[in-house]
Amino acid sequence: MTRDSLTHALETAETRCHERGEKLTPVRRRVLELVLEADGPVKAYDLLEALKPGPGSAKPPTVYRALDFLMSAGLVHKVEALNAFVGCTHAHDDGGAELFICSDCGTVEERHGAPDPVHMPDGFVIERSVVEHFGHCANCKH
Amino acid sequence: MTRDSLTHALETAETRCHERGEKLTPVRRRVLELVLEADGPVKAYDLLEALKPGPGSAKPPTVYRALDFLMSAGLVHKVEALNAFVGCTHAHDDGGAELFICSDCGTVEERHGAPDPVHMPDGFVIERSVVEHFGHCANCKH
DNA sequence: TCGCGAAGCGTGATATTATAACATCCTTAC
DNA sequence: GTAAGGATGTTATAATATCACGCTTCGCGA
Repeated sequence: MTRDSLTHALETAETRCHERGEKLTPVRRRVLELVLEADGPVKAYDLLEALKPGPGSAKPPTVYRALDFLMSAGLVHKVEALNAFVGCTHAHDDGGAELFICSDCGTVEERHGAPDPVHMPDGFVIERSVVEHFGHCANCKH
Repeated sequence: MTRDSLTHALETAETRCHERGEKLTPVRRRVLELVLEADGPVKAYDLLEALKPGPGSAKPPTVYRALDFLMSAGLVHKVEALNAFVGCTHAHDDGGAELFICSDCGTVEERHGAPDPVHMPDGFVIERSVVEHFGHCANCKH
């Protein structure tokens, strides 16, 4: 992610939070920045390390709280199968995103909206879908 | 799961392992049994507890190794978003299964085969898909 | 039969991921 | 001003998962 698009993404995020009546505080903003800067999924404890260069502050709850907030705002997604997090540049309030994760280079492509279930049980009502495809991207294909 | 269908599932599992040139050892069999008996996703450490009534044995690696084996044999699936495991009564070698998890009663319905991605990135080749739908089943709908 | 190698498992330690519980500070509404 | 709520700091611990090593067992070819 380029410097420019990072700046832009942060501005968008700021706006988004305002619209929701919430605040993108410095900690939250910093965490979002770190997630967006990464070129792939980021682990919570790596974020923790990255936050630490100020002494004292930055314990696990700091990071997890920020991540929870960012997820609820749709600015970050959790990759459940990796216990890791990716930044989200599309704005979307609904729960669904489809992730394509390259096992070679680690990059993640996000597509908005989960695919329709093929064989949904009768009467089932979906609230939230986790859809993660692992494989090889065009660059890494072999 | 009824007693009969449990027995039957274990027999099927046995056969399946044989076909693959692998062994359903007592530990593996016991873990599978525990997973199948449960009416919903089971946590690894709950299995550990359940295995313990023999003194000494049953440390985490025991359970995780058994689960890894059972997953590779397609007999158990991991629910990534819950860090939990469900038994699989369909036989299937491919990686894909679609899970419908009721957030109220905890039951899991499995459907064979992942849905086609809606907007796959150009050139991406999928190896394994994680598809988990959370919501409310017909019984718990409100 | 013997010895070898691979698979399975036991065991202790530890790594990794996540949350609980409570204290403090700051803003905002009244 | 002050009380209430939100955000954060801080300590501790819970929950999930793996590493590393050694022992046993089993199948197999010499």
